[in-house]
Amino acid sequence: MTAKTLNSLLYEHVARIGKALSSPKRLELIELLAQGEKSVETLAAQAAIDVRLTSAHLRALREARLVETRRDGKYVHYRLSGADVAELWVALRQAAEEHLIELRVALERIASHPEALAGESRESLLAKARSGEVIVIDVRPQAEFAAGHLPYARSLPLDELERRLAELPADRSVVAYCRGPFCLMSDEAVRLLRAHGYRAHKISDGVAEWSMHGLPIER
Amino acid sequence: MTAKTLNSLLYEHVARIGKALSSPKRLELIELLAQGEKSVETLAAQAAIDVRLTSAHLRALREARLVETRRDGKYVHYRLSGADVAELWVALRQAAEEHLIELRVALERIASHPEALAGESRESLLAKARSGEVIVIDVRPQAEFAAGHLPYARSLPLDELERRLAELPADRSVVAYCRGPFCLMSDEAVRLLRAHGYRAHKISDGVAEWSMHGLPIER
DNA sequence: CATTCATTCTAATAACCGTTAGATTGTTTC
DNA sequence: GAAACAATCTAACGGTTATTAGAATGAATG
Repeated sequence: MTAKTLNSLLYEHVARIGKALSSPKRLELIELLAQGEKSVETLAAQAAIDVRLTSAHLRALREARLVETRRDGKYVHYRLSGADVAELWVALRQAAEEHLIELRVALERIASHPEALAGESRESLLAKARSGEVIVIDVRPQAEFAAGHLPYARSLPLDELERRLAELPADRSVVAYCRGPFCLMSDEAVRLLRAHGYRAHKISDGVAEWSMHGLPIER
Repeated sequence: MTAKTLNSLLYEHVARIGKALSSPKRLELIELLAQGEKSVETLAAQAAIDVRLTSAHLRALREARLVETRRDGKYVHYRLSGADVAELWVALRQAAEEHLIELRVALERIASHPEALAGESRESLLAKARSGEVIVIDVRPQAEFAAGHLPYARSLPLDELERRLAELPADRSVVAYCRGPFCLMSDEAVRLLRAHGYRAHKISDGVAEWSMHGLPIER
C-alpha cells in the first residue's frame, strides 16, 4: 500500500517533465534556448508569442527545472538547465520523426530535399571545412553564433546574407546550417545563394545535433 | 505567414509525443511494456489501474504511435513501437532524476542504498556472471524474463523466490535485478536473500538500461 | 523622483484531460 | 446460439491548462 503510493510518486515526478514537453510553444522555446541564453523579450519575438504568454510558458519550464534564469538589469535571461535538456528535446523530436508519419510528410513538404547535402558524413564535412574546400556558414542571428557554433563556420545571418554576398568566394562550395531540422533559415539561405550562382547546400544539424554526435562546438 | 504556420505544425506533432508522456500512469504503462508485450488485463493488474482506464491510456499512447497492438483471440497485446520508445522513457527519467531534486530524494528514501552493488561496472559484472563468480537473478515475472533478459541470468520471480531458495548455492554472491530504478522487486529480493544468509546485492538496471549502454540482451 | 521599459502577477474564459460507471463490441467456449 | 470474458466505447463530472487582457513589480534612465 505505502510502497505503491511511494512508487507512483516517482512516476508523477517524471510526468512533470513530460508535461513541460507537452506544449508546442514550450518546445519551440526550448529549441530557441538550445541556441544560447535569451531574454524573455527575444524569445517572445523569435517564437512570435505574446510576451506575457511567453513568460507563463517559461514559468512552466522553470517549475519543471528545465530552464534557469539570470537577471541582468532590466532583462531576465533564460537558459536551459543543462546540455541534457537539449538532448532530451532532440530525442523527443527524433522519436516523433520516427513514429509520426504525418510529421515526416510535413517535414518533407516544408524543407525541400534538393537543398540538403546528401551522402556526406559529419566528419568528412568537418575535414572539408578545415581545409577550406567548403565554406560553412551559420545563418542564425549573431548572438546565437557567439553562444556556440560549428568549427570553422562563419557567421552570416540570413537577414544580412544578401548584402554581404561579396564575402563569399564564388568558386567555393557553401554549406549553410541553422537551428536544426525544424528551422527553415538554411533552406532560405540556400535558395538565395543559388539564385546568385553559388553552389550551395544545407545540413539539417543545429549545434545540439552536431554536439550530440560527439563533434566539437566552438565558442 | 504560411511558413510560420507550417513551422508551428511541426512542433505540434512533437508535442503529441510529449503529451503522451505527460501522465504518470502512461509512463508506468510504458515501463511495463518495456519489459515485453502484455495484454490490457495484465497491464491493468500490474499497474493497479482499472481496466477501462488502462484501455483509455493505451489508446492515448497508440494515437501518439508509441505503442502497437496485436490481437490474439480474446486478448489484445500491446507492445512498444520500437526500442527507441523505451530509450525515450529512460532519457526522460534520467532528465527528471538530474533536475528534480525531489525525485532524487524520493528515490533514495524508497530504494535504500546498502542493497546496491557499488563500484562495479556493467562489463565486469557481465564477466563475473559468465565465469559463475556471481549468480545473476531476474526477479521479474517469468513472461518478462522470456521476452528478454540479461546474459547468464536465471529467472527467479520474486513471489517464488522464498520457496525456491534451494536453487541458489549458498557460497556464491547473488545479484538481483528487475524492471529498472523505479522497480522495488530487486530490493525486496535482496532483503529476503540476506535474511536467509546470502550475500546479495541489486543493480538498478533493467533490460532497457542495460541494452542502452550497448550490452547484449538474451532471449 | 517620475518615466520608461521588461517582466511577472492576477483574474477570467474556454478548451481539454483524467476519471468513473454503464453500455457495447468482438471472440471464445460450451 | 447462449454464456463468459477481454476490451472498447460513450457520457458525464470535476479539475487543470492555455490564452487573453489588465494591473503590478522592479530596474534603469533622465
